[in-house]
Amino acid sequence: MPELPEVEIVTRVIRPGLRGRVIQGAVFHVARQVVSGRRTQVTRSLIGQKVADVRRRGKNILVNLDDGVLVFHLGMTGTMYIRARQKDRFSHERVHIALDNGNELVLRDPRTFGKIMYLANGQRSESLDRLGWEPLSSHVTVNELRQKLANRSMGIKAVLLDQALWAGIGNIYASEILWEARVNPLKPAKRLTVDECERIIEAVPRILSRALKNGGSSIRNFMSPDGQSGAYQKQFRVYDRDDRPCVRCGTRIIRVVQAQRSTYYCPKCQKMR
DNA sequence: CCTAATCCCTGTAAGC
DNA sequence: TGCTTACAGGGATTAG
Repeated sequence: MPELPEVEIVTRVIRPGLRGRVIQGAVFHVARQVVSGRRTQVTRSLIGQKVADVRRRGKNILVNLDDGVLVFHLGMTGTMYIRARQKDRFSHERVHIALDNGNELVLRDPRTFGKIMYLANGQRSESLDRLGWEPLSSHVTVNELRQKLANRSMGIKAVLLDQALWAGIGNIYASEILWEARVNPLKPAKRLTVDECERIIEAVPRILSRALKNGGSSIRNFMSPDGQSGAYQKQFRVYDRDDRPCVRCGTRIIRVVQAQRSTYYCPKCQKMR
């Protein structure tokens, strides 16, 4: 679920409820999800701090505090919401952060692949430092892209999943972007032509901003802690559409496994050339 | 530096 | 219907 558009939506939804609030308590139910040290230590650091702002970097949600930043990564199944503090919990709630206005911030994450990290001011994180371009705000030139792809022999789709290139692209949108750009996902990244690179540079923000716009229309359902069902209207061009006709040319979409992940593409629109 | 494989965990859908 | 299996949108780690 959570690639850049979904993470951006979560960020926007929780931001107004967090800004200016003071943290009164924090409970991390699954120890291994906290990657920056001991849970008790993180909780101690958080209590009393005021939230300055909430931002997104790649697929990470950054809660900026007076003395540091609390980072959430939603993994495969995570989502976050704010609600009035309550005793009874929905299932799969892994983090509760009590706020000074009676509300609480919740991380719900059935599969527990999400991660939480606290960085004191000045502290660096390798995983954050490694992140690449922001798809919606960086202006990338063909030369910059070609340079980054120069010694990558993997198929371009697998390379798009590398967060050090563009940060925030995941498995779904990687396929969608390459369909939009008419580039074969299996083509070795270093063999891409200038034209193909240009088309990818255009497709990345176009696909992600469109997804964001559409995802935004189903925020309420998307955010609901209990009901993901049927909320997220799919309008993918290729993802999960194997054996169905390409909306551009009618050819059957095919699915292949690439780097242990599903890849979908139109064999006619996205020729290797 | 790069690549491929494995693992973390649980819910859901498909298959028998 | 009920049990079993395959698979899922992320990414860190390990071995080569």
